[in-house]
Amino acid sequence: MEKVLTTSLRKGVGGRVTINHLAEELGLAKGTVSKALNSYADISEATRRRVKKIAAEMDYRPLAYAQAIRTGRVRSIGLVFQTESERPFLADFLAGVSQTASAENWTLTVATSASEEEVLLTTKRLIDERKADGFILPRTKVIDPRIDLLRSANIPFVLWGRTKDTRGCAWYDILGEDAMYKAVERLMSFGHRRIGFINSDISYNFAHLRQIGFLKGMKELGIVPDEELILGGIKTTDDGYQATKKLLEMLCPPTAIIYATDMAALGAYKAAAEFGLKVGSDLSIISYDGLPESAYANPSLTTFKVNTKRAGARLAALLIERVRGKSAEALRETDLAFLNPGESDSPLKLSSSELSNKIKASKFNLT
Amino acid sequence: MEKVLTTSLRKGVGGRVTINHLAEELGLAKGTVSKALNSYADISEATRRRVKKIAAEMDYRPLAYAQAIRTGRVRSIGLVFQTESERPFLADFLAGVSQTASAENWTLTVATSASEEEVLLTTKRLIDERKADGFILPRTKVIDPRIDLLRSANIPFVLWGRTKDTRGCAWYDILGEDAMYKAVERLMSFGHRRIGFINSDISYNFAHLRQIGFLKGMKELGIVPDEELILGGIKTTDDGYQATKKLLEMLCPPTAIIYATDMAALGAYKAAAEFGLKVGSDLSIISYDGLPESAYANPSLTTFKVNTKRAGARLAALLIERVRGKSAEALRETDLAFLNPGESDSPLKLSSSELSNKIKASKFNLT
DNA sequence: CTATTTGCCGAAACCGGTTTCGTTATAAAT
DNA sequence: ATTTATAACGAAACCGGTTTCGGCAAATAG
Repeated sequence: MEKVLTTSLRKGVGGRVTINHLAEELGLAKGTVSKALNSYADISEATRRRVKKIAAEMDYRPLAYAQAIRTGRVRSIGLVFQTESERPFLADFLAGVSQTASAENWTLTVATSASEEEVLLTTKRLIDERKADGFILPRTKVIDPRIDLLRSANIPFVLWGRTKDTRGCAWYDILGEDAMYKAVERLMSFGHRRIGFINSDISYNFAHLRQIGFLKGMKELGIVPDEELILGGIKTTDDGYQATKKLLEMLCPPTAIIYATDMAALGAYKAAAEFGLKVGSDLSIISYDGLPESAYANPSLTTFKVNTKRAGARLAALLIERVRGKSAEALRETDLAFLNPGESDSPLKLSSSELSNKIKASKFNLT
Repeated sequence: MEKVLTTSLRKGVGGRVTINHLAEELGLAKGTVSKALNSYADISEATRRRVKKIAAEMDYRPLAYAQAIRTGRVRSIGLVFQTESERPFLADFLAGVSQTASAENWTLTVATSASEEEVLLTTKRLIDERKADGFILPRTKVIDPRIDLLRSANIPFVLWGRTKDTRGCAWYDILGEDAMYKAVERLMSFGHRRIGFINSDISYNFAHLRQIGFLKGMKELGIVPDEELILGGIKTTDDGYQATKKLLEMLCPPTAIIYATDMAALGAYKAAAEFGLKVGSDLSIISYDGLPESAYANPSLTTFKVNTKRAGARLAALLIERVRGKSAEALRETDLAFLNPGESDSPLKLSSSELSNKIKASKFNLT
């Protein structure tokens, strides 16, 4: 007993105030203090206030891991992302997640992995060591193995994006298909009829949906989309550069191109320059994401902007609710991307054949 | 006793294998199992191997927070960064940190804050709740309040950068002053004599050092630097655009400009274009960081590239050693940035006055 | 052959919280 | 006045690990 008392008086790890110090100061049992702090019903209003007051005065803050050992919760959001695939959004996204996490006294456990398999292993490790109570899954695929993993491990999760098999899935997503539809609409109102579509990897659900939106726009507005004008798997700026060149070198090149991502669209400038074309007048382009770089491109890029920070914030909020027991079906939110008009698209000037001639001429001049 | 036994047989949180299951399976006391797993000296080689074998077979993984309650360590690296200030590097940096952290079975706890004060509060919260064992401090300032906080709380930390008061500081840094020196050298070998310097916020230690490197280069190579050609506080691309215009509008504009950051240098392209100048021939620019965007600028940017991922990896390794007790003085590493030649700098063509005339002419044409 | 050391393991305390269960007043009901 | 309910708190178990301490058997020393 003697020993127990002295250790309870001694400050803990790093001179920290523990619940034992509080209990002693208040003349209460430590269990009572705990219950008061957690607002149990069998503690009187008076002592509850007294305890909380003293706790605040002594700057008591419970150790997250000490709580976890009984509650099984560490108040942490897990986030494993695949290297090189989320570069541009990362900072804003993390800011959003971190913001609501902090507000709820949660933290954010981040890991990166090089491949899809490694992502699964890393996620599994975080689950096994219970470093996180739940996960945000960025860049969901149409068929996503991470979802299977978390479902079978019975760990809460929230999708940044949607997926095919929605059972037990909560999510936040931007309706990219809507943006693509509007992009078609806009280009057609400018008089364009031959419109290309340069998409990302179709195994990503967002790419899948954006293509659907593009096709729907074309069909509903009366155009049969030309399969040749649709390219997929374009992720980097360099990919975008190559893909744009490919479309422009066709016999009947598109007079306007819609890009599923800004990264890809930024490659169009170089391709256009090589063919002596001016983006915005000779060739119209529209894309999606709203990266800061796109505003600084010359001419500035017309793009559908996504509020990435808000997405992070909402996802964190949804996940926390999910961990607290709310059903997945009740935690599904979507937002719209909003048009950020730039100078990269304009009313049709050159027809497809005129464009083709100009490109040929520029090639001739070069050689 | 009865109760204890049954609960020890029952699977724990989420059907997890606990050390009690292991102990029972092995017919050993749980303390013995723990000691075996942690390679205590008073456990025979034979049982140690046997325990580890069974542990692996049963896929036992200790709960990080259960260990922490006794050891005080959660095996987590804390990283609090200020929103909007580290955007471009973040992904690579996190990848580096995460990589070595994972290899050591550590994780990464990330938070973001909007202001310097908020960063301190967030850091303090992470310390108080012991969500991290130590911290990596990105973007150190010449005088950095985070260092005081961690020093007084006696929490291990490692600087990404250096600082003025080095007591108890471990760090990893790139010798930016060396790069700036070499930039001056290179431009002078190209015949430039009137060289501008556009720096970031001088309260950052890296900016402080880069300016020292620039000045040292100028002086040692025989030029008295013109104070007017040195601008500070330039952080964004737009800042860089404004600053470049300011220098170019001088009576005796610089024929070459060194930028402390790529972000700032990317603003030079727009400024040059406005004045009808071609970057790389009319105006030479060199900068520092090696952002992916800089390779894609037109003409590509000559820049001193930093291996950000490696920096993250080294910092994580240093911090882990620091947490394990190694002295700060023994954990100080530096590397060099390496020149990534682009087409944004070249031998002097126009003198300062010729350049000035060209700018005036272009303005006249515009109005 | 006894005394002492050494090797190896078990038992139990311990870490800082949470939660269950029992206890004691006091209030309400009979 | 006794019984019953209720409110409010204390005591102790509990979570899953780590670490201390003590004890037994075998080995070594005297």
